[in-house]
Amino acid sequence: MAEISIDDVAEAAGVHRSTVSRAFSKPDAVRTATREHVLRVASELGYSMNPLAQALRRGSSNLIPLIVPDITNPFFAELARATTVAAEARGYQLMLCITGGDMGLTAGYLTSMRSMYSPFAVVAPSTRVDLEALRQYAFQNRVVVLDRVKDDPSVPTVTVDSTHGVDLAFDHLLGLGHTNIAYAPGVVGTYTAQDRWDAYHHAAQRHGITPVVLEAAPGVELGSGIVDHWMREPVRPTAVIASNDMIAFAVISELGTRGFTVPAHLSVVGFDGLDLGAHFSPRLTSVRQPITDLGRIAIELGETLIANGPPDHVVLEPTLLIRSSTQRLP
Amino acid sequence: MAEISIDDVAEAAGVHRSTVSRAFSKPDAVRTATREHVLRVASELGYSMNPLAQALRRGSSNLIPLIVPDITNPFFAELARATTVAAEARGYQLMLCITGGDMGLTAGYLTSMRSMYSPFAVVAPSTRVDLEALRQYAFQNRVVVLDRVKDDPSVPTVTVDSTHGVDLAFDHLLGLGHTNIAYAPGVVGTYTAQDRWDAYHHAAQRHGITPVVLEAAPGVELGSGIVDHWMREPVRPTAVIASNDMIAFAVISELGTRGFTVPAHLSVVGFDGLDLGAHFSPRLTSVRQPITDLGRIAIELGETLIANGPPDHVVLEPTLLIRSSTQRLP
DNA sequence: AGTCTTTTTGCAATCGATCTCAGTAATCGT
DNA sequence: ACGATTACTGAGATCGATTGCAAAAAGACT
Repeated sequence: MAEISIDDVAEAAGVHRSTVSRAFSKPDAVRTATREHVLRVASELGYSMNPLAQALRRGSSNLIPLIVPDITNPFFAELARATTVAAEARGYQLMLCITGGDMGLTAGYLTSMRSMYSPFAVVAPSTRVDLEALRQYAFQNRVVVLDRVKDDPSVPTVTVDSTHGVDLAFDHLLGLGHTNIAYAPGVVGTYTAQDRWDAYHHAAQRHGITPVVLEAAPGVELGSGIVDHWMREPVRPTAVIASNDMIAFAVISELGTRGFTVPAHLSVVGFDGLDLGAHFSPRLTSVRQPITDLGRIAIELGETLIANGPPDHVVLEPTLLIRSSTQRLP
Repeated sequence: MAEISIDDVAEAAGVHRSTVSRAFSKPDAVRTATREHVLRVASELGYSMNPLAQALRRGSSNLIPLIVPDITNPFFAELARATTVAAEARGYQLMLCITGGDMGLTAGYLTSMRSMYSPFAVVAPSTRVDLEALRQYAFQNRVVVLDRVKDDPSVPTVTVDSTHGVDLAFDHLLGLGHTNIAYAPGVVGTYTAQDRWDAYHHAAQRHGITPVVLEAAPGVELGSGIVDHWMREPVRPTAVIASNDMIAFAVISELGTRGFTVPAHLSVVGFDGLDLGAHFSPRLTSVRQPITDLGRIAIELGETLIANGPPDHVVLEPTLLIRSSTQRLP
């Protein structure tokens, strides 16, 4: 079953292959009657254009790399889903690139995208090193980043307003009577992580609360490190804002193994609003990032990029998802 | 910055482009001295072959589709990671295809893989409908499936021994003194799901235990449906084996909101052994599937497939991951 | 050194589209 | 109905590689 090519269709329709090409790629450069005839013959033959040949000739493909550090992190998984959906709606095919946080790999993917004629790439960076290095590869004008890139307005970005997110969490906890509210950072390194950290300090200061940052000792597993730190506090915080949902999960899990209960002993607010949180125990209260929008807008920014539009910097607003991991202070 | 092509390298090295091609693609069809010279010139120019042009001419690319129903399901995420790593180690580039369980989409991806000249595809099906339909598309000889395909030995498969897995869970619970052991099926539809279900009944029968299948009423959310069912049992099971980790999570979460504690009120064993389970609350005891091996072997089977090797059917053995969601019956 | 193999290398067609340029057909105005 | 425009269509080069075949170079052998 030999593949049918454009020439087969041309022959069957009694026209030249360039006409077939036009019938598909630039419909109004061909007479309506001809177009319909060609398209009908084509569909009878079950023909569809070969994207590779197209890309080679056009110098532009529909393959767009999605570069994430770790797909098993549910945040990136949800992001991948959202981006895939948005990409497909526009005729792109996503290529999943997992870097494991390795900058060399990221660079490798970025260079290989040239040979794939990718119109642009979407990068969800794991560390700021990645970000700074992006410009090294002269792709800054072909990359959409899901984090802000310091001082480089030339690369389009989509981010979520961390400050607002943290405020949301604060207000919620404050409203519940908490006044000793700690912050549990995860792996730092991205601007996003830094933003949340800063936002926590500002919010604490604004509300006259002494900031308590529950960092894990180096080398020890995040969850237990954070809980260690919490237990050592002279006056234990009654609530904690985690820098992301995975940290919140780890903390709650660790508290459980040590005999503490959430939210009875500690109210926990996550940050991400993963679907998974709805099936955690307890159901996780969290600052919800509009992940679907993140993905969609990333693709849209990519499109304006290839249309030589200006590099935009979209900031999305988070919302608060109140579930069961926080409670009123008795 | 025009891309450098094979002709540029050829000119710079003073040879014909066919020699450059051979230097890269069939190293021993060219004299050693020539090859080294060409390769050196190429690397000085920062040249690398264009995979698209290559694919077009060879009629075979390095793009392999990984078709999963839902990447936000951590099982598929871990699978995607494993498969990506294995694929890349062999020079393939994975394309992530998310079907959302839609058979039409699956078929679409499968047909589009032809035009991408994919050597083979890896499919993690969501329902058995998918499986049966695979052969419709005449790709059965180019697809590796992560589930068995009934009565069709012509498509290579990798699976995990469900029976053994369920036995492991049973033995563990039995050893803990449980005798009223229920089963919580998830969404059924795959052969794997069916296998686990059957395995549960066999194991129950073998140990003289009355099987209790905690199905959710149609239309109600899985977690709460299962717990509803459990609460209605005249004599409540003291342990439950979930058909996968996500179900286990949902059940535990739901139990929590109703005031029950795991493992105090109910011992729960999951099935998958996700990394996430280690950070659940309580840490989830689970039958661990060797996901890394699943991914690797899928790629290997694909390779033997394109080498016209026989379609293999690999069955992997699960192990038991004992954490904290099960406890001895008082 | 001369002839015969065996390697190496070059030539040119080819994979499946796109696109510019030129030629042909259709449309318009009078 | 005829020439001038404008709209379609066809020819053929091209994108960046691969490959069968033929020519040239290198070795082998007498």
